[in-house]
Amino acid sequence: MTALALPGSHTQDNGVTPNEFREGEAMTSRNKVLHFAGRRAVDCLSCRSSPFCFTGRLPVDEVPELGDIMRRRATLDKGDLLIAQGSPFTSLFVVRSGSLKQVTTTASDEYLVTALFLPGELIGLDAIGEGRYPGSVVSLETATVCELPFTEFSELGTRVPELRRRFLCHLSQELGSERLWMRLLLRRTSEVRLAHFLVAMSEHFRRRGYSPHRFRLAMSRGDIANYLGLTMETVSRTLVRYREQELLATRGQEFHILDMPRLERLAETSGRRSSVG
Amino acid sequence: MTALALPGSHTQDNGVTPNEFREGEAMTSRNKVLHFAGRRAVDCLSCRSSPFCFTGRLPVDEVPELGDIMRRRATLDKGDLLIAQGSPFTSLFVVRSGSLKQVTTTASDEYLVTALFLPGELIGLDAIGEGRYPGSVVSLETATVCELPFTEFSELGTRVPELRRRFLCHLSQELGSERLWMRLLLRRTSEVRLAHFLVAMSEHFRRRGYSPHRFRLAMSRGDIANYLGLTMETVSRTLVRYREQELLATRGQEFHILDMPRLERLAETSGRRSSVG
DNA sequence: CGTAATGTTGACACTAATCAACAAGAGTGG
DNA sequence: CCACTCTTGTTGATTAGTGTCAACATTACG
Repeated sequence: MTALALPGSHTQDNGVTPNEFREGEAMTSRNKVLHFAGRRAVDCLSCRSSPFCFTGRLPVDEVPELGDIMRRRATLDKGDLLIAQGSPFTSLFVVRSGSLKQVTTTASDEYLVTALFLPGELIGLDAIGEGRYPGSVVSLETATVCELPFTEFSELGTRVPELRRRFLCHLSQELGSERLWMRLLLRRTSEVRLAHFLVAMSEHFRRRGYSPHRFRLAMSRGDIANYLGLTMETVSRTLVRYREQELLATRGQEFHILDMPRLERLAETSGRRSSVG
Repeated sequence: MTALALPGSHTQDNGVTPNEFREGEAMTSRNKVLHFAGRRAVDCLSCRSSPFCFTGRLPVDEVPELGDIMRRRATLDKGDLLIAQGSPFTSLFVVRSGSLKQVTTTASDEYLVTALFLPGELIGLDAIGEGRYPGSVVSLETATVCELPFTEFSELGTRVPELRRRFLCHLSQELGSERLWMRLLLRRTSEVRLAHFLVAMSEHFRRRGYSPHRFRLAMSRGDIANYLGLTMETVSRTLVRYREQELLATRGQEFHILDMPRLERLAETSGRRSSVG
C-alpha cells in the first residue's frame, strides 16, 4: 500500500495545486503524485457513473457550476491510498470507476472495513462532522475518482437550494440504510449475510448496466469477511456451500450467480428469532 | 401501545393544529390527543437537554427563530406511539425528557430496534431522505419531545448558514458513529457489546449532569438485547456474570456500575481476531 | 521460477441461540 | 388488599454456528 495523498500535512504538496496538470494527463503506476484535472468542468454527462451518483440525480446542466468545482483526479492503482485516517476533511470524492474500501484502525489496533465504495458512491460523508476522515480509503483496483472540494461545494449549496436538499436527502438515506442494514446483519447467519451482500453487489452492477449474474469483486475474501463481521474462513466455507447448492460459482474474484431467485430468497431469510418486543 | 399520532392520514387531526392549545397545558394519561405548545417560542434555554441537544450547540439567542418554530409537544406516556412506521416525514423531534425507541418491522416480520433516543437526541434524521419514517417511535416511559416542523426548519436554514452547517455536521457524525459502532458490534462478544452499551449510556447520563454510576434504563431486557443483536437470555446471563464479577449491580431497570474502570476496559476489549487486511 | 500473499480445508473449542420451565413483577378486577 | 393473569426476566440443558489454530493449496508477483 503506497501513500499517495496524505491530506494532512501533505495536502498542499500532493493535490491542491492542480492547475499545473493538464486534464487527462497520463499517469504511470510509478508516478505517485496525484493529478487533478484542474478546475475545468468535468464532463459529468459522459461519466458512466453519472446517472447513479449523487450529482447524477441533479442534472448537471441545471447546475453547471457543479461541474466547475468538480475536479477529476487521475487514476489510482490498486493499494493506493486516497485518504489517510485522521487527516483533515477537505473534499468529498465521487467514485468514477473501480472500487475502494474504507478501513478504520481502532485504538485497540483492530482493522475494520467500515465502508466499500463502488462507482457512483460518495466518499467522505462521514468526515464532515468531525472535520477529519474517520478511516483510510484505499483503492482495491485501478480506479478513478472525482474530487469535490467541500468548501466550494458548500458555497454552491448556499446558492442552489435544490442541491442542498438532495445532498441532505442522500446523507439521510445513507444513515437510514446503515442503521437498518447493520441491525439486520447483527441477527443473521453467515450464509444470509453473504447472500445479502452478494445480492446488493449484483443489484449495484445491474443498475449500472452490467451483468447482475457475473461480476468481479476486487476486494479480497478477507475484506469481504471483515466488512460483514465474519472471518475469512467462514466466508470461504460459505462460498463452498453455495457452490455445492449450485447457487453461485466463484473463481478467484469472479462471481457467477447461478440461481438468483434462490439467492435472493436466502438473503431475505429472516434472522433467528422474531424477538417480540 | 396506544396510537397517539399517526402522522400519516391523521396528521391534520392530531397535531398540526397546535394553536388551540395553551403552552404547558396539562394532559392526563387518559387524554390521548397530542398537545403542542403552539408557535410561541419554546424556552430552549431553560430546557435540561439544551446544552446537549442539537439546537443547544447553537445558542438559541443567536437564532431566536429556532425557538419560534419549535413546538413543545405534551407528555407521552409509556408505550405511546410518537411516529408510525411508514408515515410521511413532516418533522424532526428533539427528546426533552424520557426515552424512546425506534422499531422497524421488516418485510419478513422481524422486529428490530433500530435506534434508542435519550434526552437531547434528534428523532427523524433517517426519515428525511425517503420522506417517510423508517420505523415506529415508541415512548419507553413518560417523555416529552419538542417538534421541529421540517419545512420551517429547512426554510430557516436557508437564511442561517450556520444552522445549516451544524445540522449537516450532526447528520454526518451520526452516520460516522453508526458505521463505526456497528462494525465494532459485529465482531464483539455479548460481554463486550453489553459493556460498550452500558458505558455509552453512563457517558450520556454523565454529560447531562446525572450520576454515571447509577441510572435507570426504561427499556426492557428484550429491547436492549434486540438493539445489540442478542437475545434476552444472553443479556440476562451476561448481567449475572457482571454481578458475579462485582462489575455491576442491577435491580429491575436500575443499573449500578460498581467498577467503572474495569467496565470501560472490558468495553474497549478488542474483538476477536486482528484480521489483518 | 521462487517467494509471499491469499485462499481453502480440517479439527476443535466456545459463544450464544434455542427450547423449555420457572420466578418475579406489574397490572387488573373482585 | 388479595388472587389472578400477563408480561418480563431468570435459569438450565442442548445444539447450531463460527471463531480459532494449523496445515496445506493456490495465485499473484517480482
